[in-house]
Amino acid sequence: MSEKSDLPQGTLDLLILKTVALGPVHGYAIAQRLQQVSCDVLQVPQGSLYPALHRLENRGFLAADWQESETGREAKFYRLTKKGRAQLETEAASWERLAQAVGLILRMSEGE
Amino acid sequence: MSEKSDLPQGTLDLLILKTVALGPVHGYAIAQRLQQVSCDVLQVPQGSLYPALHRLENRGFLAADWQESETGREAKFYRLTKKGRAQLETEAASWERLAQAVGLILRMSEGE
DNA sequence: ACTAATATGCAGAAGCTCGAGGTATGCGAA
DNA sequence: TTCGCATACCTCGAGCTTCTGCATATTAGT
Repeated sequence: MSEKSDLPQGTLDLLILKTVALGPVHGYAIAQRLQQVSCDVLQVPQGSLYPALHRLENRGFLAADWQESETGREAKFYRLTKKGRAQLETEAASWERLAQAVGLILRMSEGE
Repeated sequence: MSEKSDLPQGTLDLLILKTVALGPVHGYAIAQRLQQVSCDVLQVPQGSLYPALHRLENRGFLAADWQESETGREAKFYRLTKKGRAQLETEAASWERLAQAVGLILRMSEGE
């Protein structure tokens, strides 16, 4: 049985922002990218991905336009806005702090 | 403005399980403990804490009984069940994988 | 009396997941 | 060649879980 972890709320936004930050991509490619780079640890179902993209677009973190993809099909390419770049930094910092705190707790023993 | 990060969904369970694993405690103390150990990064409001505790108890990961706390008041002391200990290990491993994957992505650059 | 410690419950919002539906392109088979 | 299926790509809606805030209650210590 595959050990796929559900994404904790909020984490997906961060991952998407980061992926888009590397260059314009369409939604479908984002999911593949994440799955590939994470060695299959992160699996993003479409039902999670697209709502997240629309959310981020509504909030002004992403902008999108239709272009032709590598395969000839029309696809919605997303890119980061200025606001999105700021948001990415905020969320990345937030994640770092959180990860560090949780790490601390997990390694905590009866000592303290 | 305080930089407190909301806990991503699911993370709270893990933190609670870990805290309880170190010895029986009551709910109120768990929140304090987490806040203190994490240098105020993690703040657990009561509205998040108690539902989580009940959840974990219903699922058989925690067991509870009333005892007198240090201050003389009655308090519900939680301890880990066998099932809870297994769950803790599962979730801890899950977190490690997730944290590593996200870390990877955050450090990803145009190179790949 | 007032505050701190400790617990419960509910209402609301946000996010994740599933599943169903829709279009276009390309490829293999009849 | 033409049918059909697979793949790439997007949208929407319902349902569930979880987080959070706020209100409420009890007992202990000052």
